[in-house]
Amino acid sequence: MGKGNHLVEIYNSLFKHFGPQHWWPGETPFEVIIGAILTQNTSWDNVEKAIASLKESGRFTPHGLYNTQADILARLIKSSGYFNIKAKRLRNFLSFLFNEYGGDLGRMLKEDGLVLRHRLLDVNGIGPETADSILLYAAEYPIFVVDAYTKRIFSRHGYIPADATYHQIQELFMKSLSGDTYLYNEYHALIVRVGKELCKKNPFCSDCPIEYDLYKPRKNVTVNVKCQSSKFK
DNA sequence: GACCAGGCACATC
DNA sequence: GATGTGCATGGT
Repeated sequence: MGKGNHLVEIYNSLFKHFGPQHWWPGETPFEVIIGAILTQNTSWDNVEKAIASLKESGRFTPHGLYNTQADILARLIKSSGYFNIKAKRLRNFLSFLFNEYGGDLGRMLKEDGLVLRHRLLDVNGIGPETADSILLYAAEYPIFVVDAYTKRIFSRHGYIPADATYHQIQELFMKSLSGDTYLYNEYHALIVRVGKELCKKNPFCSDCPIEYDLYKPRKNVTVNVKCQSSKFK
């Protein structure tokens, strides 16, 4: 990027269109982390139901969930889908939290950001997006979260190649933007918003806030870019 | 009934 | 290293 900096311009357009998103949609760092694991390839609506069910069970604390058997946990999070594997993933995270930080979330979140990232990636069931969501939205460490919407929307608009890796996309955004927690927070939230809401209502984005590029700027070119269907990667 | 949703690990070539 | 597949619910 560099000249003109399209990623900044797009952020400004999205922010102007949608306003601040006040993310993550969770009340505490603990809720952010649980939600980040449960929302893997799953709609947030289904995750909310699972979190409500965990809260109702009276076990929605690090200790509470740590002491809950996998099969019980699976039943509680049923609505979030993949419940057996996600129950294990939650338990893997909780074991990590108790083994490495004595179950103290505050201690874990004070860990150096990049050190914590590496350690989270060693937990089976936590990949780059989940780790980065935890860092950005629970630890407030300035790192850009890349998700399916980011890749789909920005590749279809021509800003990144279709086969770009997580790391390549993250690097592009972080090189183009100042390393600011608030900016990374809002940007990711706005991408989810435009992907979920606007592209769904109007898949061919003639009025999309994101300008079409295809690696070099083309002004006054009308292009229809279908953003929603995942059939077109 | 098909398609989709804020991934990830693992098998196989 | 690239590609394919299982995991599963609930909404449209």
